Amino acid sequence: MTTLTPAAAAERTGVSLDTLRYYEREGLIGPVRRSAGGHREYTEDDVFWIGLVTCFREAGLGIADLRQFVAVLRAEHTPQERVAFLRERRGALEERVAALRKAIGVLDEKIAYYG
Amino acid sequence: MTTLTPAAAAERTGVSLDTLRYYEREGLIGPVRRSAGGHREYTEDDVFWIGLVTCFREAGLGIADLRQFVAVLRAEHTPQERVAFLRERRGALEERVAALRKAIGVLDEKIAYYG
DNA sequence: GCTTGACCTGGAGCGCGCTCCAGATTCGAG
DNA sequence: CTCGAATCTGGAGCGCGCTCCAGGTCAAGC
Repeated sequence: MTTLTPAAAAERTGVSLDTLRYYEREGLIGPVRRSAGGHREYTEDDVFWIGLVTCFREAGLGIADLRQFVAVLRAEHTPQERVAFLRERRGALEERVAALRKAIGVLDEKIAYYG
Repeated sequence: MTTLTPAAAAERTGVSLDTLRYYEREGLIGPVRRSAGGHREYTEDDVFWIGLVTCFREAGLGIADLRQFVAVLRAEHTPQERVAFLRERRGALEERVAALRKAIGVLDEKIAYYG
């Protein structure tokens, strides 16, 4: 199975080398497999997972949130627990959307006023 | 005209005293009028403006963004300039909404999977 | 006038999320 | 085998957005 060097993984995901290492230290990704000499070898699965993490980071979730997310999806939890957690997170994101809509509304008012 | 003490303003806006002072130092609000003895006296206009700032902060805008926002709305700018700025900001917020929707979509997938 | 509490200023401290650095090791082309 | 590029680790540093603190001033009830 073909793997990616750290540089290639960074390139593919758009995440810096330092941040990839940071995410791994924080338990958001990996642990990533290592070569005999200790260099990281990223699998496609790793890359996919990094994509998920990036998606949530861009949505404004914090590192601690993501750690929890990883824990819930990986460790032993009943489907009910997972779903409850996911729904709760979903609710938080919807609230953020609402906050954004509100701000956009204010902007629209101002635009209408000057437009 | 009736004014509010710092404590009352904090109460009304839900923003801490320290943060109110911080916002004023950063030029996001005020300058707030002072009593003879140097204590702040918040007007209703101040409170309203603090509400706007809070709205944008909750939408995720940074202090620097808000400072710029204040500058554009207050200083001498043509309506065109203001509208251009406001539209640009609006676009940025819509992008955030899109990022959130994407993350919510991922959550929905997971929920469907476990549900 | 005194006391008590709210408020003032300037500056230090903090948690987050990276980002950068030093010094050592590994990899791979030639 | 050699050499330069890539990677490793541990830890320091940084910008943001507050938050807290010390030491002093102001305001209001008794």
